[in-house]
Amino acid sequence: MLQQTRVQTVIEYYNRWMKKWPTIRHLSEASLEEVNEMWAGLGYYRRARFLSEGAKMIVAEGGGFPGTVSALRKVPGIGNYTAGAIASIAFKEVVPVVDGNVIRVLSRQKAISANPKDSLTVKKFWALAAQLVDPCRPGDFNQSLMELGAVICTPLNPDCKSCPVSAQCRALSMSKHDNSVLVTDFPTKVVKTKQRHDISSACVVEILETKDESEEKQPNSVFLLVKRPDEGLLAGLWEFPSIILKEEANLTTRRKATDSFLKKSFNLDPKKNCSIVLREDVGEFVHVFSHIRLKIHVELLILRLKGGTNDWFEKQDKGTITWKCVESNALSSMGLTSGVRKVM
DNA sequence: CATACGTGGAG
DNA sequence: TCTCCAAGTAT
Repeated sequence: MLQQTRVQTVIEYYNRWMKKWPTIRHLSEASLEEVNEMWAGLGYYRRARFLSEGAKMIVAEGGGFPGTVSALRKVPGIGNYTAGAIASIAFKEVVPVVDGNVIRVLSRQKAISANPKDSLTVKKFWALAAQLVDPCRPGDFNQSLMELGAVICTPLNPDCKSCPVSAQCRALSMSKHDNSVLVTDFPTKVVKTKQRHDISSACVVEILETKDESEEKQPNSVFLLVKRPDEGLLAGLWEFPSIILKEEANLTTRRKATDSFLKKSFNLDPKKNCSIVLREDVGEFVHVFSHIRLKIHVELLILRLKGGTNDWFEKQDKGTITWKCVESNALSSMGLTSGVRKVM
């Protein structure tokens, strides 16, 4: 959970998670569907899948929890950093860790101006950290180094006055002798690939159900959710029916595209089997992923089925698309991605 | 080796 | 509003 994610963000998820699955065996018995649900909102959802797969692997092999870096590295989702962290902190193996904090601290300490993403440079950081790690308390040492980066040797305004190792910091020393050098010049900035700009149209489809024993009650309603493909962005997660537009489009054009999608995928056709109770253009917002800037147009579409829900359910093509209908209160309590929650 | 892969807090 | 980046990993 902590990979690329702040502790503050993780805490709530961690506590809920550990309550639901107190042991690795419990987790190994959970479905990916449940795991995704519990992870929803945390991001980088492959981590959840790997965690699930990792738990299954460890339980299946029956050898207990892997206790060395080399054994840990075989578990999906555990890379160099996590293996080093677990091995040193939990099992006192004398191995280093290199995360974003460590890279920042070491690149300043040694005034390393090479691209910190470059694989040769990364190796250098690992070698440096390995050389430094305290053989008596590797876990404490590693956490100290990361904490130094998190609290004092911070990205923007490092507190060099409070730094316990400022005396040996090459970046600080350089900055004192050369006005053109700043401690924050290290690590050097990496040019990142620019975000793709996508445009989509999401349609919140609410289907009114008329009860047979109609006792003047409010009709129940359900919302249509679609499961995303098992690979790629937000893999296997639920969302409101949505389509990616090739270019910016006006409401009429968007509705045409949405209608076609709803007809093809769900056999929802106002000309045949349903009537539109309400259709409203809700507005738009921008949702930002790590590598995509997605503008989402949102519509609310309230329908009433002519033949009743059961008829419609049975006529669905179960093969092409995975979908489900959920009631309003189930919807608000279910795990949804951040973007889907904004749409809602 | 470069890129895909979320989300949110801080300045 | 924009930039930066967080206890990274897999492909």
